[in-house]
Amino acid sequence: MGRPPCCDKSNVKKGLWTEEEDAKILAYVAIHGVGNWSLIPKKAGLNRCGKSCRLRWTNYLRPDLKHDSFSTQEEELIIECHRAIGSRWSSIARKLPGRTDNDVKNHWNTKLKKKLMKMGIDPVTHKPVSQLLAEFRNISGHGNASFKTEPSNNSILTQSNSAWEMMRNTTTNHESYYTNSPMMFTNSSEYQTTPFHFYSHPNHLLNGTTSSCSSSSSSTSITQPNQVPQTPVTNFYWSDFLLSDPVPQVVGSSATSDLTFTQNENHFNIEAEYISQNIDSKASGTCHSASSFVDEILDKDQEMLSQFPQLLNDFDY
DNA sequence: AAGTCACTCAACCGCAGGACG
DNA sequence: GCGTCCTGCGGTTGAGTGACT
Repeated sequence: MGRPPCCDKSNVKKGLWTEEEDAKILAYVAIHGVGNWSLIPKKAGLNRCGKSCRLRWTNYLRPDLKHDSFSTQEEELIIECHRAIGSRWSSIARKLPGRTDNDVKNHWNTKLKKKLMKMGIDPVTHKPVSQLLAEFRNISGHGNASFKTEPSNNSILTQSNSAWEMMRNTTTNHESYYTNSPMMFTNSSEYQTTPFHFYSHPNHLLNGTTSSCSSSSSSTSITQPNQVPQTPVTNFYWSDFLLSDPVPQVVGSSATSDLTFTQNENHFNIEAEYISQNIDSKASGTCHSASSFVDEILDKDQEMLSQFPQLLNDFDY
């Protein structure tokens, strides 16, 4: 016997929230604070699932949330955190005041992942795609085999699934993908420098993207209607929905905008420390004794291309 | 102008874990 | 230890919107 549903799904409203519904939640939380979300819909006069109310509050209505577009510094931090701990969005979001896990996750999926792909960096492993392909060749023992078929299930590419999917899905025109991935497929000076800035100088990552990357990002962020909260055209305010029902105030919550949100800081501090250690070690070159991380990858790429001059011709998806 | 495509992001879903009786 | 409830989390979906043809 499975768990009963949290509410009667057939009788609750779903979909986008109206300003009136938002106002009711704001009014309720202003008086009683957050807590026991399963009771809030009834007490606030909402025909919504409690879970939905909590999500609306957490992701949109909380007074400490930012609603503007992500800054370059925030994007860099997201990428670095993702490289260190993967898709643990809530942990990453805690490093970004005013951002929610949903914000971070959406931004990653819609913007940052594509930026990395265009730079020839696998967004799951954060390794250069060319390096992944080389590792795949080593693991599969197909040093001279061409990629006529998909990698086997135990290959590195299918483990991450990203590099392979990237080449299959990000563009329907293979040529355009190759030309957009200077790390792998061109001999230009850009190949030597641009993509690897990430590894040595994370702060330069997003400033140093190609024009196509930055333009697509900046242009969309300007035109996105949801990025900046639109001034509501409304005839009422949330305070109009303040309830007189004297429900006991939730312990530990405040009735004003300075509500606090307890978090498991210890756990994340460990993660943050791990991240900073990684950054520090990279910056100081302690990961690699003789040369920098960047140099090592560059060397590996050059080595691979020299060993497999037919690499470009071998791909046929 | 109309239709189609691509993108964004708010919201939903299912699962896991913690608290509590 | 067990069952229930609540909350948090990550993955996914789909409505809305702008760009393109």
